[in-house]
Amino acid sequence: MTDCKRSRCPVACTLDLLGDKWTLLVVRDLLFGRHTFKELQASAERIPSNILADRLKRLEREGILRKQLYQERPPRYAYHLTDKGRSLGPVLHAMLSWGSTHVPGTLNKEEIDALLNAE
Amino acid sequence: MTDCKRSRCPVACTLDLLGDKWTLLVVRDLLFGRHTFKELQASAERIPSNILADRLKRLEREGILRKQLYQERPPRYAYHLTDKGRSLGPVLHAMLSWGSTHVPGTLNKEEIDALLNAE
DNA sequence: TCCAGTCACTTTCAAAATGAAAGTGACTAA
DNA sequence: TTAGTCACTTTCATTTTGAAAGTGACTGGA
Repeated sequence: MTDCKRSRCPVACTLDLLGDKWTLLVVRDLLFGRHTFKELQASAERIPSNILADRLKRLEREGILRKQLYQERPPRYAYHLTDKGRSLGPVLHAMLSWGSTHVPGTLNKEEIDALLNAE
Repeated sequence: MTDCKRSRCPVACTLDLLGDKWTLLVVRDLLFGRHTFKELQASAERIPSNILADRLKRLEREGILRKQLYQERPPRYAYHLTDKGRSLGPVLHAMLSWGSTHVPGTLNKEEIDALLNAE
C-alpha cells in the first residue's frame, strides 16, 4: 500500500508486475533458455522491440532478472532470471497446463517436450 | 492458429484470454464467492465499471463464466464460473503464492484465510 | 579503407485500450 | 411523486501499444 499498489492482495500485486500480454512470455523464454535480446525477439509471438526493451527494464528493476555483459567489444548482453524470477515457474506451469487443456489448437505437453528436445 | 492466436503456445494463448490487469481479479472474486456486478465492483481494487462490463462479456464469450438471471422484476444477474473457469484455480493459487512470498506488503495466506472467514 | 551486415536497442507516430465520470433505464419502496 | 438501487453504457482525455524506421557501436570482407 505504501508504494501505490492497488491493494494488499498478492494476486493483484502479482498482476501489477506481470499482468499483461507480454511480460510472462519473456519469463517463459528465459526459463526455456533464451537469453539475448535477439533470441527473445525471435520467439513465435514476435514481440515488438520497443515492448521487449521496456519489459526487460521493468523486470530488471523488479529483481526478476539480471542483465549481464558477457562480452565487451562488441558489447553483448545476456538476461538471466534471478531466484525470484525462476520461482515464477509454477505460475507458468499452471498457465501452460490450463491453456493446453482448455484452448483448442495449442500444443500439448508431449508436443512441447518434443520441440524442446529438438532444439 | 486458425483463429488468429499469436502462436500455438498454451501460455501465450492463455495470456491472450487472461493477460491483463483485471481479468484474473474478476475470476478471483468469482472463486471467492462474489457474484453480482455490484459485488464485483466493490472489491478493493475498484475496477472501473466499463472495464468490468467488458471483461464479463469476454469471459462469458470464452465459456469461463455464465451470466444468469436469478430474479426478474427487477432483473438481477449473477455471474458464475463454469468448470473451465473454476479450473483456473491453480493459476490463481500459483500467483497468490508467488505474490505472497515475493511482493512485500501483501497479505500472507493466514491473513487471507482470516479475512475470508470474517466475511 | 570502404562498405555491408549484425546486435541491441531507441524513436516516431497512429491506433487501440484504459479509466474517471456522468448518464441511462428499469424497477421499487416510501 | 420521488428518491434510491442496480446494472450497466457513454463520453472523452490520457496512456499504452505496436509497426516501422532509425541509431550507434562494432566486425569481417573486398
